[in-house]
Amino acid sequence: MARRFRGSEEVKVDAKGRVSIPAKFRRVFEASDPDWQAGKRAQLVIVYGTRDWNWLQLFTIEAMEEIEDGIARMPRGSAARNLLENIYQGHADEAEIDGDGRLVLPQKLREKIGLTDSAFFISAGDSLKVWTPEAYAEEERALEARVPELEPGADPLSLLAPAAAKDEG
Amino acid sequence: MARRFRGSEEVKVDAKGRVSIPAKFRRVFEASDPDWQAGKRAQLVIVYGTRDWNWLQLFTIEAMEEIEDGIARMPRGSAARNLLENIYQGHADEAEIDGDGRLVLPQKLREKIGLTDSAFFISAGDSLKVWTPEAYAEEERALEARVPELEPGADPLSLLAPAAAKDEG
DNA sequence: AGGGATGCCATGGGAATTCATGGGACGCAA
DNA sequence: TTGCGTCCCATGAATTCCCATGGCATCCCT
Repeated sequence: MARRFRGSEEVKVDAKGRVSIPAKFRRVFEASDPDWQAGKRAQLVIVYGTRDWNWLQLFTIEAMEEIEDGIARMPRGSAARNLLENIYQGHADEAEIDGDGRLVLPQKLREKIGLTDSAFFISAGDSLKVWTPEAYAEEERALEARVPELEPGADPLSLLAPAAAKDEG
Repeated sequence: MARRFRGSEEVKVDAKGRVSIPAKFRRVFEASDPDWQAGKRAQLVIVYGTRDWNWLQLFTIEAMEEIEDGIARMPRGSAARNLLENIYQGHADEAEIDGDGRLVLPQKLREKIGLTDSAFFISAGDSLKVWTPEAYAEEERALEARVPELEPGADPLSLLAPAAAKDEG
């Protein structure tokens, strides 16, 4: 089964903060949880990050282990390591997908990103980001604005070229 | 059950100095107290450290045993050993979580870190740090300021890359 | 090819339980 | 006797558990 997320999805958030994890994403969480087996609940980690994050980031167990290993290889006490520990360990929660395929987002986290009745999931490699649909629409506009060299209508893959073509004969 | 803390939480401090230990942290203290069993009170150690600490650090019993073993392996009488003993044994108290899931912070300790009506808990591996919310906000700003190479809006995980990305296949 | 039967999926809701928090009463010590 | 710490009880809110439903896609049998 795939170990990476692909695609995006919008789902309802009910009064209890439950969000149904779209099946295609759920499979990835299951496949990337070393302890998971059919019938059991897949574990995952919700990173809520520092005060300016207006999204949540859901990591598979394996992805989080990689991050933790990476952090562990950094010099103990270094500023960068402390910062990463602060985010990925200090501002993260363990969670699991319930028997109905849903994830319960605690009220605190819903409030942090302003989540009320709908949530937008979008793949980000080995993690899944959760936004309010409005916040994501905004983010998408901002994303484009951050790359002014891409003319409207141009093929985004043109951005790949400068990096790859250089050394070729 | 998990042996390591993850996440952060803000709780009320009442007039008697009681702070509710958030359930997810309480479980770690229970799991890491060799003598604990359902219904009993989990033991822990409060390290308040030297004069300049403006936080308290709560250690599980197991974590504290590891520290003590480490200290015991150091040359008796060495300056480093004396320093560690001073902090982790000389400036530490034993404590327990009461029947309602709360920890009572003695007035002395509350005063030391300026705790009045709210406390901020944040995970630090196998210990939990306790700050005033204000002091922690300050600390977090300082953490970020120490990593100027991280552009606002950049993925913090990019800090991991320099160490790991180059030789990867 | 039709037509149900089956099963997964997203969603909803009630009841039970846990959680964070507040308060009264008692005892001990300065 | 005034404050500080401990024990026990109370309560509203948040969270978990369990069960229910309608939609949609798939499978299988005829």
